[in-house]
Amino acid sequence: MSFEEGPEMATLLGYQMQMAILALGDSARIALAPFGITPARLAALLLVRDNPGCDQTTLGRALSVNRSSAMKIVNLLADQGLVERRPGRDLRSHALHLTEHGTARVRAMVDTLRARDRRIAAALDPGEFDTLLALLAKLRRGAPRWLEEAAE
Amino acid sequence: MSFEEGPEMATLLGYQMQMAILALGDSARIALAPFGITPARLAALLLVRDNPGCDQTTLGRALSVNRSSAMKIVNLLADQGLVERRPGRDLRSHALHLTEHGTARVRAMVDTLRARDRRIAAALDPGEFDTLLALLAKLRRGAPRWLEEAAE
DNA sequence: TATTGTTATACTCTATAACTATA
DNA sequence: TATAGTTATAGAGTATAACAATA
Repeated sequence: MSFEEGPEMATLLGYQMQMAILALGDSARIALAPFGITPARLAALLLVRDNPGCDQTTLGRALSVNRSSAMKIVNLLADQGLVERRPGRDLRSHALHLTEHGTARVRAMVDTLRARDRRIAAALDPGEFDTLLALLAKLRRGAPRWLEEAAE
Repeated sequence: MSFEEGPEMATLLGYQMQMAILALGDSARIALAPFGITPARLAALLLVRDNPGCDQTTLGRALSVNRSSAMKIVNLLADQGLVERRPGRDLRSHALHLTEHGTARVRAMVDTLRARDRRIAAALDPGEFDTLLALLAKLRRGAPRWLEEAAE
């Protein structure tokens, strides 16, 4: 069976984003599989790397998951020896850090994704890749506003 | 705790897409909640509407899920009276169609999302919204290639 | 009282594998 | 043999609710 998308879907932003990320997400998943890591977990690793000493709850907020889910993610990354829990700012909280091994692995993961990004950029016209990144960032900055409006 | 993203993440396409769709997806979820529908299920409804008489397996492929998952989605939409299974091109397959009720509801859902898209477009400069849509579409067209490369 | 981490439990979405009825 | 639908089962990923330790 052949399949059409229909003109309406082509102009619905959420739908286009969803389908694009689906394709993109699959390729990132494949690229990161040799590291035993998913795109979501790499996001956690990058956030820990760029915010050394952060606690689990804060990490969870940045990933849009709750404390309980954040803990599972940290558990997995700790089991893989990529992240470690050090004593935190008080006796309740942990300070998250990449291990030495984690730092090296993250560097390799990012290199892999950058190589993929270069291939994707090659499929676009010069400058379009940067334009896309800029528009996505702009979109994100506006996001909190729509969420409030949607909740009204 | 405050949190930083780090310059590396800002330029990783997949990460930016993921975070943008996270914000966007939440607002779509909130907007569609009164209809008892998720963004993913609306995608299924739109595909059925634009491809009346399609079968479940083909719908599943378009949504990137397998037969089994496609069936669950169709079951849910059928239970809600939005989609119906009619006799298909042979005795094995069903022909999927929106019900009359489904057609009206989908129209209302799309109107709701269009209103939200207009608010989002207002947060961008004139033309940027269309540019974003065009770049996402271009990205999707290139996607099959990266998937092959990633699998190599 | 509020917060951090933790645990137990449940729900959603998806996949795999096996079965059936057609083709 | 292959295909469409179906079913049972299992695995992620996430959420809620409750608890302990600490603030």
